[in-house]
Amino acid sequence: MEYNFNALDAKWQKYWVDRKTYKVSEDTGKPKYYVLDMFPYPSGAGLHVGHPLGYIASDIYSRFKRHQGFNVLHPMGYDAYGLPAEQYAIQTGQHPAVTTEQNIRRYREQLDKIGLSFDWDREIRTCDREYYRWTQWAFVQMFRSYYCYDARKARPIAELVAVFGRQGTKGLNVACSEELTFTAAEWNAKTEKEQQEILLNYRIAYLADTMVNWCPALGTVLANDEVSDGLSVRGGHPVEQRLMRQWCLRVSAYAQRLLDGLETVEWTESLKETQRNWIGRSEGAEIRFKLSAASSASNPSRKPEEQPGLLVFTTRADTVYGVTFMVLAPESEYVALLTVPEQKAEVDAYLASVKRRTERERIADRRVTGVFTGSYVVNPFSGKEIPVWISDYVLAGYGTGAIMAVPAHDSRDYAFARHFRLPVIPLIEGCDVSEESFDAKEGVMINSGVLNGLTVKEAIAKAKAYIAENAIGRVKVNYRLRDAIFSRQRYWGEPFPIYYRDGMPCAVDEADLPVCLPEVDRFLPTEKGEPPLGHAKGWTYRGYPLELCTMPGFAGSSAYYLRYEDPHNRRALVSPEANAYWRNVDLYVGGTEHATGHLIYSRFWNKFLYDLGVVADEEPFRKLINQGMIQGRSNFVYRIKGTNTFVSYHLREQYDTTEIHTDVNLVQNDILNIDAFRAWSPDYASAEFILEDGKYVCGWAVEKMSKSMYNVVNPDMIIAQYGADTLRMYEMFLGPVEQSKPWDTAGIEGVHRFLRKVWNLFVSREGKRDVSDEAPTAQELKTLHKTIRKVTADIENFSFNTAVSAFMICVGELQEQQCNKRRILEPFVILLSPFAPHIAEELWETLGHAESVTRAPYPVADEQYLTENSFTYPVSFNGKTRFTLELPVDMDAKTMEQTVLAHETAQKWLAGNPPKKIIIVPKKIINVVV
RNA sequence: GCCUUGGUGGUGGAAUUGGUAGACACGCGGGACUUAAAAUCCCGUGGGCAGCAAUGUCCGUGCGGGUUCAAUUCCCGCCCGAGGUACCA
Repeated sequence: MEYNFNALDAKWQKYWVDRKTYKVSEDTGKPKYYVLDMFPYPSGAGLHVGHPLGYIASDIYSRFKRHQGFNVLHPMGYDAYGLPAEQYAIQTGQHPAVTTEQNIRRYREQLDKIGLSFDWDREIRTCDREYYRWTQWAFVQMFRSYYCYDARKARPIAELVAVFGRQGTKGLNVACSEELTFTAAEWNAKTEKEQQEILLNYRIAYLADTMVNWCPALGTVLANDEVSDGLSVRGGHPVEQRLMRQWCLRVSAYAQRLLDGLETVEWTESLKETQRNWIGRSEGAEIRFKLSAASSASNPSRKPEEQPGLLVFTTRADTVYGVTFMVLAPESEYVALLTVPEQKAEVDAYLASVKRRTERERIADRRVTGVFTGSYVVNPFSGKEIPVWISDYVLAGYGTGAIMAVPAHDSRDYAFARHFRLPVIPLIEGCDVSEESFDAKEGVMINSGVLNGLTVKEAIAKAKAYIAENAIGRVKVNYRLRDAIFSRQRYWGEPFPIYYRDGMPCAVDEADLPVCLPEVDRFLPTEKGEPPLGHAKGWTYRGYPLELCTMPGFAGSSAYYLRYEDPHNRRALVSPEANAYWRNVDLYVGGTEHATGHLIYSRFWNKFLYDLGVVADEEPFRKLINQGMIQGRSNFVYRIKGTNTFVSYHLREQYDTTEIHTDVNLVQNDILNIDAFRAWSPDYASAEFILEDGKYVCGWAVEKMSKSMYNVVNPDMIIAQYGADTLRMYEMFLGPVEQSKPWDTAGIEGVHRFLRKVWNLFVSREGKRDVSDEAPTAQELKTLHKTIRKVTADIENFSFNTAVSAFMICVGELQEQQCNKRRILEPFVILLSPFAPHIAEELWETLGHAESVTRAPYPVADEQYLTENSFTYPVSFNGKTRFTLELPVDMDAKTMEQTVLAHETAQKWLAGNPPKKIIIVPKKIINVVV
């Protein structure tokens, strides 16, 4: 009976569906385990062989945990809103819902063929009304909340309104866009509209005029993580800065908690580091530099006590004596305040030139530019007068938009000082600033007044203390993390549950959610330049106009893991009971590309829901594994220029050739299938070949897997040819899950051969083999228990490639021992089933079991069969192994020494001298130092 | 520039965290079975030198040093690749 993998795949996949083998429900009698894959965006291209890598790994882990008696939640769904479907709709008129549905069907088909153990009854799609109802619901909660730093959590906005009515902004310690100051009386005197406008300054979901990344080609704004090098991540279109009124989420309020939370999760160090960088905490001080007497005299519009002074942020308060000039960002509000009339023309010209330059030009061209404002401020430490300049190397969006420049100890300030011939004052003993600045934070301070003689570290602390004592400024922590821009001028996304009354935003009643995405006849912006929802008829709520933007991609993916816990609940995102049982995700598997996007937003969103008391855990994903990308391995043929003749790889140097991609599916082990190549394209039908050793050898390279490079390998093809189990095991065998690697089908035979060997252990050519109930031999037991121990440890460590190796060794040994004993084969099948579930189910059945192998308890390694009574020691002299010696493990050290030294080879190496030292590492090595 | 990683045969990759480097697999070479092929099985396979041979011996984990009886592993200094991030003050 042959190993008919196609039939097995079909048989058992149907069995699992019919019996709902992988359906789970809350079962307090069992410990839970939640294994989650990052749900895919169903693109039109379908899955290639790289996509399932993480799914297979998490599936193996899920099945393993089930065998171990855990109640495993392992769901799957689709991140169904997104740009590609909408762009396709614009081009073809095909409704995004239709293409999305088609793509999902195709994904599902492909996923099913791999034999993944998802509970499909819990499937979610972000574009379902019943799903996005809860995305909108969460947004409404954010709209109705503000963030209180004292309580370290989100609170209802009504509380803040009460505080304002009682005491204004006095003693307020809350997250806001801009620090406002008003009294209770002032607040109470404001109109309803004015009050609403002020509240936007505090809401967690708020509307604000902000500089946004506007992508003209896509016709929408993008979040910071959706832009890279001034180009959109999706599509690579240019992005420009624009001031627009947009919905934002106050993610920055959670910066410290997002940072602290990283300490509590099991993620890779590199991913945590990426998030730390993105959050960008920096400890420093804000220092106020007052206007000089002359400058404030020439600025008579204000009384001296109202003179603004200049507030800067610095992490190097120790270098304050080295400040020789100040720099304002061109967009800074200070520019207008500090530019003197004589300099106005020059400053205006500079601002205009800066404005002309795009983000990309600024990145590409780092020439030093700037202009003097004409104003001077006073150094609060030294009392010196300092000129104020404007330059675009200072960013308006970070800190206060102004800096104190210390050219001796900052390379950017140094370049500026040299260009405009400003003085450079060295502050660290023995540093040389004649060629470049001294940026290192080490050394002893000089030229620094009260800080002289201190080390840099001490000086920073002392300067901060001085600033606080003398009320020059305050100690301050800054974060690089920006609020998330939450509006997209698009059709295919979640509508906002927001309508406008008198121009002010109001939340739709929770009872009226969801606000369903309306039908439109065109997916493009309206003539007035409104987003596509402007085409929708009757797009109103209680007679008021609804918001025309939709939410960004990350809206639906931020809390999806919670919805899987209670996917059909119509009363809540997740019931407290379901969440209390399933808690947060124990294992999350997905790519690193989401490090600064989804994984930040999701954590933020979850923390917000935690503040509301909706979820039980503050961090959504306890342990996270980043699967590597599978790259393509392209193949090349070499055409002699001007001919239709192709020369084999090693002979190509002798000719003038052009390298041409050939479809990897026409190539096996780098040998081209010539007939298939001729048939591939009419151009090559009459191609001639110059062979080596009768073969045409192709060149190869590792590239991104893509259609244009003809290196896409479709999992369906592999499954048809070798079966799902071979695909699963081979993907794991390829290397560590976390590592990126090229897909090379060449090695797949080895894994397939292994599965056939497994099959042959149970089934001979004639039919089923008889399974013996005889007691296993010591040898057989050793093979089994060694494998149990190794495979179990490997699964726990996510080292699936070595686990596959262990299986291969095991089967080799069982084959050699011609083992057909039930007490060996049964545990072996259970062990194998997470990796190769189809064959395992079939073999389990041949062993006479009626129920799925999925229910079988996981075997436990028994050390009793693994203990050795003797060990073969390598015996070294001065570190070089000279001979081996088999000794009983319980032999005492003295006897071992004597046995070793009595050996005839030992005599040769000792050459008559007594050994200086003998090192015995039990079960490892014996080393004699001569 | 900074941060995080990684560098091991012809190839993918192992090595219990300091203890026989190269497991397992691919590829390649040889052999068995077969009229032949496929399939299957067996043997060999890091490099050099010596030997008819079993074998012996030296060199080998990016490069250069160091610690140690012993280093792919630890320390110092470089080189290269991958990923993240950046006029962030």
